[in-house]
Amino acid sequence: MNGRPSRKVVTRADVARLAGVSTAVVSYVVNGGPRPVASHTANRVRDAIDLLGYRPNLTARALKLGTTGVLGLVVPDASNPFYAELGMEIERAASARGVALLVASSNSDLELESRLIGDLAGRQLDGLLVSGTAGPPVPGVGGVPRVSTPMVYLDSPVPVPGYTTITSNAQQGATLLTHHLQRVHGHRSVALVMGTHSLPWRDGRELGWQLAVRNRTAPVVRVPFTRQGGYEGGLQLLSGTNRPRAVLASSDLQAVGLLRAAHELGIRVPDDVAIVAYDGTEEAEYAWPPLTCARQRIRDIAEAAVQVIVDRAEPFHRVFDVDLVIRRSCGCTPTG
Amino acid sequence: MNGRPSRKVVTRADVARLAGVSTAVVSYVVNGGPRPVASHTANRVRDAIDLLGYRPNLTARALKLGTTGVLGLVVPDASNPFYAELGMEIERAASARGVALLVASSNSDLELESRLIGDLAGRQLDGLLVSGTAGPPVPGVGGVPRVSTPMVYLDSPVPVPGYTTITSNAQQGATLLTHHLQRVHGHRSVALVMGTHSLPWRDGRELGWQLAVRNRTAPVVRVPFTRQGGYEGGLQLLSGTNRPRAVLASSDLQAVGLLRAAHELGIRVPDDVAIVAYDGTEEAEYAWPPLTCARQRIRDIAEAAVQVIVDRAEPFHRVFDVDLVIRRSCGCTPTG
DNA sequence: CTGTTAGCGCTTTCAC
DNA sequence: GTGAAAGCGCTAACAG
Repeated sequence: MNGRPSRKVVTRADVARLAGVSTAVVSYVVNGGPRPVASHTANRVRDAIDLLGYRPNLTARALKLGTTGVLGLVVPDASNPFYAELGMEIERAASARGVALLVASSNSDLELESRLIGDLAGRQLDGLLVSGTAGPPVPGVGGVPRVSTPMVYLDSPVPVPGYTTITSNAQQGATLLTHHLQRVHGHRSVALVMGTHSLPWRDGRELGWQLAVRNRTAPVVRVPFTRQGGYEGGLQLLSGTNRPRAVLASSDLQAVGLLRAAHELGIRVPDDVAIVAYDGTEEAEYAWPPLTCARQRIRDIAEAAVQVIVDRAEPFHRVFDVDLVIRRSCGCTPTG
Repeated sequence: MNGRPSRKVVTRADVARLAGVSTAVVSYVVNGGPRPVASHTANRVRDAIDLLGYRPNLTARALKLGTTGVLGLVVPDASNPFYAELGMEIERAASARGVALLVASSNSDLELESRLIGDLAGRQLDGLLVSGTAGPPVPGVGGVPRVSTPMVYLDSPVPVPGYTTITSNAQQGATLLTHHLQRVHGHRSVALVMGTHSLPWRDGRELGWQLAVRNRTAPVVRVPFTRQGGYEGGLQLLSGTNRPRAVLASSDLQAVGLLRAAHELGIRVPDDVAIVAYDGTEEAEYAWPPLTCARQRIRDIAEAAVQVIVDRAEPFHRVFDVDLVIRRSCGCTPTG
């Protein structure tokens, strides 16, 4: 009395026997090839399949074919709404092509990340999409196991030879946001709440912001990419004596924390401080006030990542522009 | 020049050859059994493995063993923060036991849900955890394919013979929340923003609320389980002439939408309306004002679900209590 | 302690 | 149009 098979599982041989054909023929009808089958024979086979409730064993198929129809996704934090949305779009894109998605969280832990890559590679996945915690984990470099699975790096602004790299134009986004604050709302100084990480390059968001603020001095606070991080950064930034009148958060999550800090301190947004954020998840739309942000084209990224694996395309490097979406947290009053 | 294998992939036979042993011995050292191996032989084998960069083919292993070490999770909407958190906890629990997690979204579509169950079952997963869109999709019933994979139903308040069913005590949660509004804050009437779905039973949240409000009349509005749904429900509920002074939302997402509606209408929370919600995701904690809610024990649920599969335990039915977490949206002023 | 080997369920070449 | 059979990489009897 449990959920496991009562009668033993039916195999292709059972179907063949019942239909009075060879196992090869069953294969031909299941896969629609590679050899033709007389239609009445095919019907007998289909009847047998239905009758027995036969389902092909994809493991065996994968062993034979050397391809599993499964993609792996490794992200630093699957509960982060940005990665949740990304994961969902990837799953959608994969599913549309008949491939399944296996997910794993590295918890921003480099060692775990390496271990996951090794583990997943052993599962003969058709490809691995990874958003590395400290840049692209290249096989054979720095403790990352040598694996031969095709990989695509989801957050690498720099190309990696032999691999596909996809990223959003973070610098453009930060510049767009900062310029909006400066030119539309006349802010002279724009503070930055920046995430902490250990990327081997200058974060595009920071760069974009820096380019926009030029050499005007402006406060920067560095906190984790979490709501709590943003909250603490916000407390720090907003409770000082000369508090900024505008701030750019490097992620939605941080902006949400920032907003909470402002509210608790009785600081009005956008009247007292304008806040804008990079990412553009749905959560930002429903924050109060709704956040003006630079939105990543998540669906396009997902689509491109899945496609390069499924179509076995040549590796490429692609950076997607982001879209400025104006809401109220910057001081604008969009209609609707 | 691409990410795929340049030198062909190394198999157990290569290792055996290099180490000068049989393939069986390689198996013994890789798996630590079932037969003992002389330590110097084992070392030779390990050296060969390292040298060649050998990784066991888990597909072949799965075919032989009849077990893949992969769990499947199907949820209605993977980008819903509740399911995102649940997925993450399930992945954590699974990962701790060396099993991987495959995810799929049914988009609340019954037909797709059935298809996914069939597809995933064909992949020989060790188990399937499903949060059904319209109750537990029992194999062989109502278009759900007959599969023999063990399943656990993640949102079934009713037991299903032969399967494990796990759920949160939604009724208790709703009652707790409603009583809090009534007894602590003295609200005579508590409105309900209820999600729309097609469960074959009375939703526990609605039931718990109903029990608590007794036969006092109170407005109910039914909208989708989304931020937008909550927003629209909120507009409807709060812009009328005699607007409720207290409302219970059946999910965090809806409460967040509700909050936005209140803010837009210039209605103060909790001064003008108290709002409480069922779910307890992190997003609720960072809403403004922070939402008082009934929190599901997501980690316990995840742990239990994974364990019953991995340990091949007998099916059971288990309902987890929820925890009342008091924040400010109800009118309380918790310290800290 | 180590080696030989059958076979997991499937695909596909090759023969008929 | 159909069937026989090899073999994907691995495990675990069983034999030495």
